[in-house]
Amino acid sequence: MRAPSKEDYIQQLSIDCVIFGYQDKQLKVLVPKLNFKGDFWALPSGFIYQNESIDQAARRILEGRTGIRDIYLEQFRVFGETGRSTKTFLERLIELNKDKLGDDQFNRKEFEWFTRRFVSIGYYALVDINKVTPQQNEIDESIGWYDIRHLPSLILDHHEIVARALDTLRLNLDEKLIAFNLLPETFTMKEVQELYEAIYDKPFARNNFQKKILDLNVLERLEKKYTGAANKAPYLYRFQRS
Amino acid sequence: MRAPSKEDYIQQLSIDCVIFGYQDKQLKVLVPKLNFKGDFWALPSGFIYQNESIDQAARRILEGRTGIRDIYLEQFRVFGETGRSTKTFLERLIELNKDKLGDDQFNRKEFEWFTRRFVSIGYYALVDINKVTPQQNEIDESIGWYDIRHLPSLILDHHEIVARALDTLRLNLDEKLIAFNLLPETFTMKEVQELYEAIYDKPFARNNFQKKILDLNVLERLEKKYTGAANKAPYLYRFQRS
DNA sequence: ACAAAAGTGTTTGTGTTACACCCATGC
DNA sequence: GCATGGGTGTAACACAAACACTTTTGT
Repeated sequence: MRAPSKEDYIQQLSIDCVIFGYQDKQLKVLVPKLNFKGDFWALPSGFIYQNESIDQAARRILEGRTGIRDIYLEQFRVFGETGRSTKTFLERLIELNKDKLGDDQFNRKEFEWFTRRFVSIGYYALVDINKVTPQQNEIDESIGWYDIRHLPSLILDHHEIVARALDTLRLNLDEKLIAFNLLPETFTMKEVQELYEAIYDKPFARNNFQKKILDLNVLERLEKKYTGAANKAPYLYRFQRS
Repeated sequence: MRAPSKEDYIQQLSIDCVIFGYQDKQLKVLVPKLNFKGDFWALPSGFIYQNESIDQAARRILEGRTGIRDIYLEQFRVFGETGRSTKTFLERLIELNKDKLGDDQFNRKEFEWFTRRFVSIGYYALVDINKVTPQQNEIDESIGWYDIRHLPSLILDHHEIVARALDTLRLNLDEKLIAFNLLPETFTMKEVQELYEAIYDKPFARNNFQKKILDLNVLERLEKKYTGAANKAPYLYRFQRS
């Protein structure tokens, strides 16, 4: 991997992404695992080119990890504590991976670039999990979806970043009508409800929930969905953008 | 003025502050005017030292402009478009101020530092306007409070920054109970209402407003305020923190 | 007594919560 | 027929908006 230089990127400024997906009644986050000894997980992140806006940078990073464009995303907070330097973390990582990262292989300049203090802009994204093919990059061992209630141990302040992203998602969910970005093209009312229950981690009353969602007047009712189950077939709905 | 160097500050990252005050039934913003020909107004701003958090930087900048500590403040958005380089602006400023900024006086290195693209973190602050003594710095011609509805012509995207700050203020006002940061120690209910009306730029019904505010259970009722006017004297209130 | 503005109470409307019931489906 | 889950209706409640009235103050 080439060392980022100051010619390419804005220095000491990064973007961290909390990519939300929904599957099996669970709200999930896309998290790569670093290809080093020590079990390090880190949110998808990247830097900002000199000639791109921060939103463009976020979209580029997201496309690189999900394979899709046109993702709903929003910046939600800047993380700028002095303590969030990667130095301690990187030193531990190097300590545990001496074989791979001998002084000759991991050059000094690169180390300095990475270990400076970083201010990070938090973005969250909502994707249809079925459309995403998680892409691991050169320094990943793997990448996968994790239930937000059972995340692996993330580096630095990434747990706080996820928590803040979830707070913002909850605040914006009704206001901005963005939940449907997490669902496939068509869905039943029960699926919407289960999504809401996963996001807020609490149950909703079935009939009142249906009324509330339908009163938004953003759903188009389609044909019924016959599942073969011994009960009334639910309607399918589609989100009406306009 | 000394040129900021990369040893001191994080490069290409700045903080812009929207400092709100309230007086004469008007929501006001503290804005300095640059001491150059051409009538340039710019929001109070600054950079982030390597060893301070972004919140600390914002507090330092705010204290420098208002003379007070312990200010309510909150980051609300990052402005990171590529087009927001100060280069065009600075070139025009230099063109208009050749006498002051000859090539020898305005050194090249300083110019380059300032004219790189900047990503800026927006903070808004709420202050008791009576406690503030606006401080102009070396490059200001003046500094003053302007009615938010009649701001002078601000540089770059600073008008958008103000608009976004106001949006966030409106959203957070009830949620976080922060309006009282704009008022003096004691105040009447009418003053609270007029403040709300200034912020939302719309009238509220007197009795319902009073009920709503009192139901928050955050105000302590004090003695009456006799103004000498030929009408019932209003009560004074104080905000209860706890 | 009166005008002006503050304080408080009552009614109306709206939207949310809770409860109840009916309908379609496959065994 | 019956269990299961989906759809809909209504009553109860809480909250906000609209309306009305009373009280205090200085002239």
